[in-house]
Amino acid sequence: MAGTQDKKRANLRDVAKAAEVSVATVSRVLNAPDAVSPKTRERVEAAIRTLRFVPSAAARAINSGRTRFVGALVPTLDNAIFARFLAALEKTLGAHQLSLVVATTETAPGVEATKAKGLIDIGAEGLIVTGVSHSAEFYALIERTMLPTISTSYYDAGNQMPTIGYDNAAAAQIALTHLAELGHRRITVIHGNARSNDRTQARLSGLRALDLGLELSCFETEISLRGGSAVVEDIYADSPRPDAILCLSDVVALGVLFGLQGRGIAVPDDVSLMGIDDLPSSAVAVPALTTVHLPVTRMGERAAEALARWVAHQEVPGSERLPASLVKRDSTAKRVAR
Amino acid sequence: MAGTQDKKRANLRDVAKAAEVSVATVSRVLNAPDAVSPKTRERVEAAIRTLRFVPSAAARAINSGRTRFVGALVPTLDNAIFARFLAALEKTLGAHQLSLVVATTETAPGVEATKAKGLIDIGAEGLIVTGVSHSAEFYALIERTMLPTISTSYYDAGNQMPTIGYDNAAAAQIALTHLAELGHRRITVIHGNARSNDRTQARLSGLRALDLGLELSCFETEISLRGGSAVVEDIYADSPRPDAILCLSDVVALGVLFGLQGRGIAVPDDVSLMGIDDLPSSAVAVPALTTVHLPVTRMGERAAEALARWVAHQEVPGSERLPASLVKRDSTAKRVAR
DNA sequence: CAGGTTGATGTAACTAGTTACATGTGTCAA
DNA sequence: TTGACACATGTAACTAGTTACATCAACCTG
Repeated sequence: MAGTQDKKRANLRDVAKAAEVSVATVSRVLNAPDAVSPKTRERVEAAIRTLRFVPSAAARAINSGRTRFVGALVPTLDNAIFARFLAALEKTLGAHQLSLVVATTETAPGVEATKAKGLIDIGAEGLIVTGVSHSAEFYALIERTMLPTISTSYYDAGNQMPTIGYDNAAAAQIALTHLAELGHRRITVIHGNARSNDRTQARLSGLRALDLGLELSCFETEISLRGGSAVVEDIYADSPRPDAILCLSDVVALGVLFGLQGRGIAVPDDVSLMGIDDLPSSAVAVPALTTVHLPVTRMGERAAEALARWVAHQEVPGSERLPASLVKRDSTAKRVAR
Repeated sequence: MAGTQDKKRANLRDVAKAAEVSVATVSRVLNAPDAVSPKTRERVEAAIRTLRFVPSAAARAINSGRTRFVGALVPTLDNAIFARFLAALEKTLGAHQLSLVVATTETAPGVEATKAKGLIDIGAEGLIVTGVSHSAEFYALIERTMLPTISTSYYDAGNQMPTIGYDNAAAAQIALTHLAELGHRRITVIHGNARSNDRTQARLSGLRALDLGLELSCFETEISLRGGSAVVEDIYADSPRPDAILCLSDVVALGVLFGLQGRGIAVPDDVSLMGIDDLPSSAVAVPALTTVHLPVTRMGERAAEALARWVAHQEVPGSERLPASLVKRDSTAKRVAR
């Protein structure tokens, strides 16, 4: 049965003794089997099997200086956008023989530095973080350890660490412009907490910077289906009613869609609805959600590539801006006089 | 700037030399600061700062024998059910000072053993896997390395490794019984690929084992919103039409709901619809989906607890069965003669 | 003032691998 | 027969920490 050791784990020396060879030979059997004669190799392999020898990752790491894993800090796993990003990260890192340690920050400001410290303590060779605003402790930690760290989900060429992401302000503007072009004037914007979230902040200031003569009103809610569904009541408690609802993330938009359906409000006939993110659910919803596609899979791949090269060859990557684009589907329509 | 080393990383000896103390003293400053006199400590801390010394995780691990992380192998991150499970795992492991390395198996049979090997190679102290059917290579690997490993999502007391999960057959039966009690006779079952998925297999055999005089027909589709949405066409190409549709997972059920909405088929008036999982989206959908609650958050917590105790105190856990329960919502209703 | 205790620090031997270099053997050509 | 070379293997010194034990000074007690 697993977990029940006879004594303690066998090491290289034990194997060498059992096979009556030197430690170097055992090491060679492990790393360069061709350099060992077949009969010696067989003898060593037999000893490895009988002693249930498993090489120590720590001992290997101490010599190579490489632990072969990096860490990712994301706000949550409950939003599919991060799950998709991590899936792409994990896959691409795997191609570079790197594993991924996942840590969630739960949007609480203090925990990011703590979790980052934890990742460094266990030997992460690099870090992927979300956004560009972090605590002073976090920056001090990265500065002190000089750990390769890439910011994602936020493109900002002037940032002190490389950023691989999209222009959040521009993404929000794409959405708002689309709604304006459809003739909508009174637009309700639904967003998550902006204080703890620089992406939300950037999107909101993108909207404010755009002068299209629109009448914007903002509502804050939890970034979740439930949050989107619940905020509908607030929107319609308010008057006048909006021509269109713009959610700064797709989960919320889908929640709003459900909330509207529950009240018998038709999309897009009574109100246009759109999100930002382009989750798989958005394409399948009825009506299919118009949204702004954020290339999170691409972002995961690019961030993984860049970090892999950084930790392996000390090539510090530059920032990279990934394009966001309008995905016109069925939840937005031209405004008709009502 | 991070990543640009002057020479190479300073080590304990370098710090000791710079602070004119012994290596033991530096080690004490790191691990038991109170055992060092304030003025010596300060001198050492100054040296640590100027040399930008960061202790090597590998060297620490080689002594303690602990790497402080475990691995989790899940089929995918794209299904919220696994994302939620991992979130709970990560959180609870964190309370035990353990980090989580995530690897996805993409349901391909060969990759599980390969990824498990990778996790062991980098030093994972334990493993969390999904389901109880694994390749021979995988079992051989676990057997050989004696790595603490817990199976989840599938309760089976007779399994060779501890299982922490629910009774999949019983969960499916809860769903089918509910539909039967509502008077539905012709029931369409939607499931994912059963060959590569023992949970699906168990659920299907649970359904077959239940003799309620029902007329079951099965459709296989991809486990995703898209898969659920797409299969609706197949269901209604077939005649006769079903009284109820039972999806063996909630993502698929939500997809089917969208598919039905797209065809103008009313739930639950024209057809009852239910799923298994109880995702957050199911409670918010319109109509809210009747489903069978699977306690994945609880499962993550229990699995993390058990694995943490196993790796820290060699306490091999027993299997644990978590209860699945019916969540009656609005997508199922009594059958009326049509 | 001897003897015991406490506190701070150092020495060196551990942990478990990798690897540069040395050594020994066998084959082949001159 | 000897030198050259390849191939297999061993020795010991690395990697970077932790820690048992030794040492030494300062203080307190009888």
